[in-house]
Amino acid sequence: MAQPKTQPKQGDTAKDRILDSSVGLFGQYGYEATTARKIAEAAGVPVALINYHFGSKEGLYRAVFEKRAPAIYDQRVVGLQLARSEPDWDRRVELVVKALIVPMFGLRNGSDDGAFGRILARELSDPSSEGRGIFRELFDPVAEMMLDALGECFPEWTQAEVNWAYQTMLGAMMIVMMDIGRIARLSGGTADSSDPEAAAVHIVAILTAGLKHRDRSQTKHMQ
Amino acid sequence: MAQPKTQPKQGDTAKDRILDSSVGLFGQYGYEATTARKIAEAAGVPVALINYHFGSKEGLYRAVFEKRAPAIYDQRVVGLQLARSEPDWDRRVELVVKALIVPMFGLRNGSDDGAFGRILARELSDPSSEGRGIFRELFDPVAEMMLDALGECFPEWTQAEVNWAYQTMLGAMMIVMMDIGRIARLSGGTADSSDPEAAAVHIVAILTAGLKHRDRSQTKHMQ
DNA sequence: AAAAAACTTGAACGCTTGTTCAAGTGCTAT
DNA sequence: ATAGCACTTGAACAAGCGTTCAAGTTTTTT
Repeated sequence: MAQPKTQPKQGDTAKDRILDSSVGLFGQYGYEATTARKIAEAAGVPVALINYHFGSKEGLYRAVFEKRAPAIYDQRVVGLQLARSEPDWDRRVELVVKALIVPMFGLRNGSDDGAFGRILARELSDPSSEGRGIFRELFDPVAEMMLDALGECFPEWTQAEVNWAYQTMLGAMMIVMMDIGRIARLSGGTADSSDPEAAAVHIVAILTAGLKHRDRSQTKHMQ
Repeated sequence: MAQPKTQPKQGDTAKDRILDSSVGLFGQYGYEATTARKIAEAAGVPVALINYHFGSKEGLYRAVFEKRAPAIYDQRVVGLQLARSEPDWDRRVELVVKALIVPMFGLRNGSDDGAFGRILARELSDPSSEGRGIFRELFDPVAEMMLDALGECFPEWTQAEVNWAYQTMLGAMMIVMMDIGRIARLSGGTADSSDPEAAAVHIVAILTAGLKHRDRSQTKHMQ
């Protein structure tokens, strides 16, 4: 590789360089532990430029999400359209699962290096994020579309069953995005989160089967 | 309830009060954003006591894990013994899944309020945690036991299949522990992560079915 | 070519961070 | 009683934080 990991191209504007450099740092160290000076150094600009272009550190943080989220939204919408046009029921369930997972894992193939997924995982597990409202604004809409699609696949399920199924899928996806080597360590290298295709195939297989064959006897009357 | 959430009892020693107060704060704000002074204030002691008793802020952080992890370890071991003694194969798979999930969700019933689960989720998604080695020391051993038990349930599976199955289970569990209201928001209140029994029943049902019925055609020859 | 706007810079600001220190308190064992 | 030890305290420390500012440079508009 010609360039180190998340180092931005030299030709971009300073604003873009800040934006791109911060993704890797926010993902690696978290919002609090990522200092403005580290970002500025990585981008090769003075610290003051962050506040000039983004108002504040949190403004930059939001800008990172606002730049990356739409692509995921679009890919999920396309994935769900594909699922709805699938007449075969078995394949349809699998396509819904893939509509959730593939757009996220696809990131790791690009120059992203999984950093954005790690930021997402952090933001999801951070109670302070409620105040920021990033998930509510940028990801809840597509989550509701996913829930509708799931409900169409299983019309007899209760709302709670549909939602817990969605969260189970989300969690399985999340743990791959968060991983930083523990999966490879535990598996002796046979499973590796940095191979997103392999991870996706395994997880989709388990989740699809889980949805299609779940035992509802304990849950369907849970009100 | 007589006492507010994670407020420690007055009778405990100062060391215990620091330890107990910090769990909630680390869970709520994360390691970096939790300041020594906030912890000291919550425990009702001067800041200097943290360094006296635990050496450093990270020392306190480690102490939190070292205090809470053994209980989870023990409960998982018992759960796996129970699973191994179950002759019925279907029920055995379910018991292995439960051996992973129940000890974790059980925490939310106690005075813990889910804070420790949130710390775990953060630590798992924090690349800096590799340096601390908390997971490697405290949770990898029982993870390997879980993997062995899973492998016994499905002797024909490859190592990768066993490991991805385990990670899928772990992720589904993690997302409930991380949750801070999004599940209730998305589900209109019909699914709620603060009701651990209900969450456990749904997730165990999906995961058990996913393990038993997964399609191996795409994965069994993945080397 | 002149004026305006946008961008860049290095230094400085006030504040908070984790940690240290010397002094003081209270129990425990001799 | 008294020496010893563990514990507690409030004040102080240097370092680092996000942000601001006035001055400079570059680009765009008139």
